[in-house]
Amino acid sequence: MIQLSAKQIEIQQREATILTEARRILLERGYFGLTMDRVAQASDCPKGTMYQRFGCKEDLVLALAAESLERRLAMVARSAAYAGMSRERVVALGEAAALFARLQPEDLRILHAATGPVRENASPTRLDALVRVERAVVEILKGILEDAVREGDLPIRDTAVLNEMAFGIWALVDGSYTLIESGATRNALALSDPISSMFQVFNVLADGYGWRPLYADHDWEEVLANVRRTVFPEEIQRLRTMGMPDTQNA
Amino acid sequence: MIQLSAKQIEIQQREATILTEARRILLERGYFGLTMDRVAQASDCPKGTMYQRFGCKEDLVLALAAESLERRLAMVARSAAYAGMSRERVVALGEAAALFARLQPEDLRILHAATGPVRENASPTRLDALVRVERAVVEILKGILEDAVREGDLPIRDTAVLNEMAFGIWALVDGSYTLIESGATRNALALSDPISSMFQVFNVLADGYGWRPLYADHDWEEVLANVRRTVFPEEIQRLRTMGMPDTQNA
DNA sequence: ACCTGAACACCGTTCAAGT
DNA sequence: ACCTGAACACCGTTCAAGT
Repeated sequence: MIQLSAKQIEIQQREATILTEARRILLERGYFGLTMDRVAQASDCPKGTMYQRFGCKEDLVLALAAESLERRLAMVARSAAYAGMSRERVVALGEAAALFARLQPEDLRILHAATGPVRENASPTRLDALVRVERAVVEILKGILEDAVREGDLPIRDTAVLNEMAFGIWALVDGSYTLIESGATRNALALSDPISSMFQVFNVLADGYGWRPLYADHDWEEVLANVRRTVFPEEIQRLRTMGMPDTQNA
Repeated sequence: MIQLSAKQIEIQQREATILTEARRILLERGYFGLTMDRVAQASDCPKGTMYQRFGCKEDLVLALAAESLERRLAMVARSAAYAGMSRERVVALGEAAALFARLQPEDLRILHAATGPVRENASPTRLDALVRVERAVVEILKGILEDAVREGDLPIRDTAVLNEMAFGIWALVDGSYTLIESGATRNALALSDPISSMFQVFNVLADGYGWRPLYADHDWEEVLANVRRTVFPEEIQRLRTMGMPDTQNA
């Protein structure tokens, strides 16, 4: 760690306060209820000073999204440490994303707010920072796919096809969350548990690519239980405390 | 057709002008360059009158998106008429979406603009109108899946699983377009042709569900050529005129 | 040189005045 | 009763004045 001057620490604390307050306001009053004035007042920061850190409203929202994405990345990274076969590890990764969605719905809302034309007005630097975190998640996924090939469980030789597969999985997950967020799963389709549906579709896809062990040849319920016990005991506890069911998936 | 009074026609024409101008401004100057003032002036419509038709800026944008989506629906609906096996028809549907993306990139941009927090401020009525068109596209997809089961080409009995499959395909397509739009396919992954990647992933998924004829058992290039010749001759011609390659996919 | 909040520009929305 | 555009409220952004 680099030693920071008292002033630098104060600046950093001020930035943290701005982000905390902005997050609260965004969640309480929605995107259109989030105003720079309100944030400035709530975080006791002069507007001029705020604009030194966040060049525009959109930059502020993207910074919030980067924080949320960072939290998701942290959970996904933890899941990658699960000791098991490659396809088991991808189940762990999926469970990380699912737990994130259930434990941190507010973060999902923040991520949604940083979507669409909002990005048009953001500074390239901010946008890049956000994209970099997004990429980190995909890198972990790609790492698992590469491991799968190396360990002889995934019969794909061509790197291009492997990239394609990573793209497909990512698109499936991203699209699923978008459809869930938009309420399409409740309206157009009649899905009781879309997250679990997403897992099912993923399993068909993984089987299609011949990723061993195949869905029918393995006790995935047990894998999931193991992942939960060893990687996410705290999160599962929190889920129970919140009075939410902890079954589903697999 | 119901007979419209001269006044009603005038109102409808005025609305059409507003939408045309709004579309032009949105495409030329981006979401933040689109202002109600500019639209009013360009379409020679008093602001007060404009607000009678479109309650807020977001309603206007959603109306534009509904138009774009309607155009996509029209192409998809045409594809559904392709006479062939169910899995051939879904290829036709996919080609409709792909042609739309290539011939109407501006419509894709409009659809993107109607995404994210923008929807927060829209009126429920407008939002509902948009969602209804979205649903119509999925209904066509679901129809093909049901045909596939009925014709004995898709071994799925459970309606819930069929819904799941429709959800998976929709999520895959939606997610793919989102990732392409965000530039993630160029940055995080190195895909030369994401749309074709999406098709490949779809084929693996369809194979995974045992949808016959399987990918390896059929000449899909020929099916695609047929679809283009019989359903989209004009569009292919336009693609050639624009000097774009017309291969890919399958 | 850095900070700041009052002032500015602009934009979405409304409503009082007009027909 | 309907139309309208001037006026309003508000919000993002800046910069002149202050320290």
